[in-house]
Amino acid sequence: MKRDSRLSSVLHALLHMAEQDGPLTSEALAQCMHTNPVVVRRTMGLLRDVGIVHSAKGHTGGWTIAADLKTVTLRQLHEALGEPAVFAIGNRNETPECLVEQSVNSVLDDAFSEAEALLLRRFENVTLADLAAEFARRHAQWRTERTLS
Amino acid sequence: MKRDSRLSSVLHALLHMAEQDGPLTSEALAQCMHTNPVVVRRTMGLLRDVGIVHSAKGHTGGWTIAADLKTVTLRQLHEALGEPAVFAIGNRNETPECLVEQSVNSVLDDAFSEAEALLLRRFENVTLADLAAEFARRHAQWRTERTLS
DNA sequence: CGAATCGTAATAATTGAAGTTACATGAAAA
DNA sequence: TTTTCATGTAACTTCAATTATTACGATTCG
Ligand code: FES
Ligand code: FES
Repeated sequence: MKRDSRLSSVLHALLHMAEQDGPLTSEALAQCMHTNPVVVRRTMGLLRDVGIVHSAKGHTGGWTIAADLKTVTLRQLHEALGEPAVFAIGNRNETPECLVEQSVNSVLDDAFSEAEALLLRRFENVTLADLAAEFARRHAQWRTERTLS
Repeated sequence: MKRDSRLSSVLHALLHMAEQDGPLTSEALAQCMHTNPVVVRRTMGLLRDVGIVHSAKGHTGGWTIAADLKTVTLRQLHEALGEPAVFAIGNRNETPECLVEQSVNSVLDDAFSEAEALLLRRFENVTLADLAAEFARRHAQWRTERTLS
């Protein structure tokens, strides 16, 4: 399966929007992340549905952030994207009658549930502001390195 | 993406083999798990490569367990299958030059690494014997329920 | 010998994400 | 008001990865 990279995508887009005053068009975002404007609209549309971003049509239209960076967590974004399946590994049959399969599923599900819970807890503890700070840190370091060389 | 269900598959097969004296043919295993004998051979072949099972050709041939149930962990099976990707969610670009993407990747990778580490630790702590015990438990309960009704 | 069984390569089917095309809708600008 | 720019969406295609199938070769036991 192809891996779902929408979370990564929207984070990239949101960072760009955070560093920009006016709205950014789907076209501009698409170009910057080497994809298609329609894909951007589709994905960002899910964030608009929960109020994280705002979109405007026509001249001077585009996408803007509609929430405080400090209050938006990765978990919220994951949910806005429809809580896609986290794991690429799974059970052969989710609702088996057979006791053998039920035993296997039960043991595997336990492990996967724990790991997923941990992941979501981590997601809750990272905000867009944290991400922006991480970017600022890397940007500053990059400037230092460039100056030194 | 289609989810990789081979771990679930081999566990099912191994439980069957554990409850059986003689060898089981690929044909028999395939029929029981509603799949194709070639798929069984391909997958079980990976376990044979690391000595967990043994295969024999010809009349009276088939698959047998070649290790102590108490010593085989889910982690070993996961490794035998080639350590397939655990997550269905990932970064848009694994080796970006852009600092924005690097920041996003870094934050996401941290979270995913932790979750994967937890999952693998869990896998280390579950043996085939544990799984067989879980099956025995369910089987006993099923017999009780059937008797009562 | 000959039937049963695994080993393996090559190919097709399936599944789900991502990309494309096409056109409708709405808003600002000219 | 007309034109232009932008989003909104549906429909379809492409792409990547797993799983299934077909075909045939190699062994082993009866
Ligand atoms: S199919 Fe139920 S036990 Fe194998
Ligand atoms: S920042 Fe968007 S492409 Fe590098």
